[in-house]
Amino acid sequence: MKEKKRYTITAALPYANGPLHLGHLAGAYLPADIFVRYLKAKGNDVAFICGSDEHGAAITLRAKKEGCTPQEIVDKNHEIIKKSFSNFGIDFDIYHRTSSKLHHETASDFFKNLYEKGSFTQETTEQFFDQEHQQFLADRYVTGTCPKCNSAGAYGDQCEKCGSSLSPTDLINPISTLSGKTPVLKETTHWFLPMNKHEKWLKTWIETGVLDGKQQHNPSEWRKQVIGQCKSWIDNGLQPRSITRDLDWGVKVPVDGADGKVLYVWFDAPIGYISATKQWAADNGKNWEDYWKDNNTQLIHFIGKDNIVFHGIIFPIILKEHGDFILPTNVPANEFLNLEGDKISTSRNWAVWLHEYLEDFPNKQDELRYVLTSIAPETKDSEFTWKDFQARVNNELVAIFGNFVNRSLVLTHKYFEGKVPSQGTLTEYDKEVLSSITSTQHKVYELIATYRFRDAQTEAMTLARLGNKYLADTEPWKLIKTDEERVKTILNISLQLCNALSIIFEPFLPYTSKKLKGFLNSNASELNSGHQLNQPELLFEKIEDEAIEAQIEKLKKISSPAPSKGGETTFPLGRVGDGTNPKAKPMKDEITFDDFIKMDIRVATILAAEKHPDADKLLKLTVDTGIDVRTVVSGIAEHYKPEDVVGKQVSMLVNLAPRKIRGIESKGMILMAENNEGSLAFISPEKAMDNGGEVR
RNA sequence: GGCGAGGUAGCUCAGUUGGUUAGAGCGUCGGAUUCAUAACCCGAAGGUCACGAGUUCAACUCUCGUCCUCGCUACCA
Repeated sequence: MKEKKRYTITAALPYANGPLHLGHLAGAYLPADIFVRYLKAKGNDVAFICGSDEHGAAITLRAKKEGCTPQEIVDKNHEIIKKSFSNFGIDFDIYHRTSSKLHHETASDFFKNLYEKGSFTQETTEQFFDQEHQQFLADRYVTGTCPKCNSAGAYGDQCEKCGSSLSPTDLINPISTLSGKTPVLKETTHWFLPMNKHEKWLKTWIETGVLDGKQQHNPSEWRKQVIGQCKSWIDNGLQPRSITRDLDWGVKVPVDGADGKVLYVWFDAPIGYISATKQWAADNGKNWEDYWKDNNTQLIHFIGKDNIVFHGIIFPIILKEHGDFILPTNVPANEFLNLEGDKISTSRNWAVWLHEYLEDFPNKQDELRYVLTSIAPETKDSEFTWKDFQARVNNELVAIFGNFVNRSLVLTHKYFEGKVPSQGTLTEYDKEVLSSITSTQHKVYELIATYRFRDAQTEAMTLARLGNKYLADTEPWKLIKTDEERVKTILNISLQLCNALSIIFEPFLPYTSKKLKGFLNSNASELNSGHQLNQPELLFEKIEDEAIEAQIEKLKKISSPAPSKGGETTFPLGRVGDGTNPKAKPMKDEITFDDFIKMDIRVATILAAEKHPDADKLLKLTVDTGIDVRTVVSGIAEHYKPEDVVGKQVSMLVNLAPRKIRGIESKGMILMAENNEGSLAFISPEKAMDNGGEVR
């Protein structure tokens, strides 16, 4: 494939619903930034595009909860996120936002274009409708009991407890979050993208890289997991997807009779890349179409693995359907970053937030960049631990890179008043070391070009290693007593290495690069003899054990419920938010005693238990309710083994209407308590009771 | 259960189209050194490449099966 010169690089639009954590940075933004810095260093024409994704029901809900407008929510988060990026040196050409006028116009035009082409189908379906507020409820506006894990408070699109995606009508006991009442089903019309029509060309494109009969990209350069997941979707048959929603926060559907409808976020958000590019082009005297409609432009999307389908299938369909637009030449998706042995979870607060990191480690953004690149989840999930962070900073950045620079500069100041000494006759060794500068740079750039950022950074570090070895081998501190001319050459070469490091490390460690160029007092690709250096400081500082222990402590403390203090006998009562468990679900609406006594809850004993033959999460239980012996199917298989539950006395709702679950009729429901982490416990009488005893 | 991606030295990870003694960094142990943030430099130990079959002259690399991890997906009255 011929070398292309223009690039449009996008990084996933962060959802403006909260701040950023380590996983975000490692997954998409850092690799994108490294790639862009490399491209720019090579003189390519690059547009590095990102922005806040500010629509969607999750944001309107949050606004409601916090008693402010959606705009206020996204304004606040947009600033926090934008600041995190700029603090960490993620150097977007534009960081735009989807709430902007330009984006609304762009997304709206896009929809209209496809609508007029007949790219969509229209379907009327039943959706929940809040009669009191006279409006349809977006998925997020309906809560209820999750049909999968039974936890209360699941949203209509997703249960945050068990992570399964849902449809609002799946919810048990659905409640409108607007009025708190049970919504009714009412017909509404929405537009769908018939993805099934695009299977054929997508399959060819994903598998071979051929689009419209032309080789568009080389699939062997795509990561396995990206091709694998896209193929998996295509081979299983694509379904039409609804691309509009009944909601008042978002891009209005630009069609008559679509009042109260907006574009669904995943249709609207990727178009945000385009509107951001338009804004950037307008601000900088460029033509945005060069970056989206020219076959000589490479479009590359940096994302996390949760976004593969949108960028590998859905957005390409939209772009191709529109026509004129180029399709991505690559979608380098990273896997996930785990944290101290657990997956990162914002709801459990098991995360390291970027803005908090900088408070605890001021001016250490490159240290984090370095470590996150070293452990980047490029081919599989990887793990961040604070201990590892400390080790990599201390043993690599400080001991190898910082130390070499410091040695070179200190010796030069000591022997030559901080002036770059001249090169004399070069030995074979000198020549080898000098030539390794260019060979290292080539290797590093080649690795970056193939999205192997981790290897690229390691390669860069070997040049600093070589520097240390060079000094150890040539021992200028000894030679200075006998052969000052030789020492001049040695230090000249050492300083050239330092200078090269400042250039080669720039994509990875921009702050350090700048700092080092400051020490060297140079921006040039080589240092001339006689050039005056500045007084150096330390490039990196060691991270002490205490700082690391404090982080580990912090993580454990904030993520687990506060322990109750001994001796304390009274608790503040009544005020919301004063509870001992801040993560407890809010109380449901008040009911009457009559409502309550409709439920017939009894003590029952589990007589037998076996795994449901056709399901992973279900146990088939035989229970003695005192009234009868019956079968109950319960979703507890991930928490209890069959042999562990036999003989247990439990509480059971016995007059619940029977229902077939995965082929087995279940009569009743075993009551379970759930804690913050989603683990379950039986509600058992504290002493043995008669089966059939009422629970009141 | 289905589909996808993984399971390689104590740790974090590389291993391209199957080919001599399986690699890197860190950690460990030993040595050398003192210009340097007790840092650097040299050397060594350490792996039945998850497990079991099969194809092959030859398999970490291909095929099948089993187990485990992660993601998507189905079941949680």
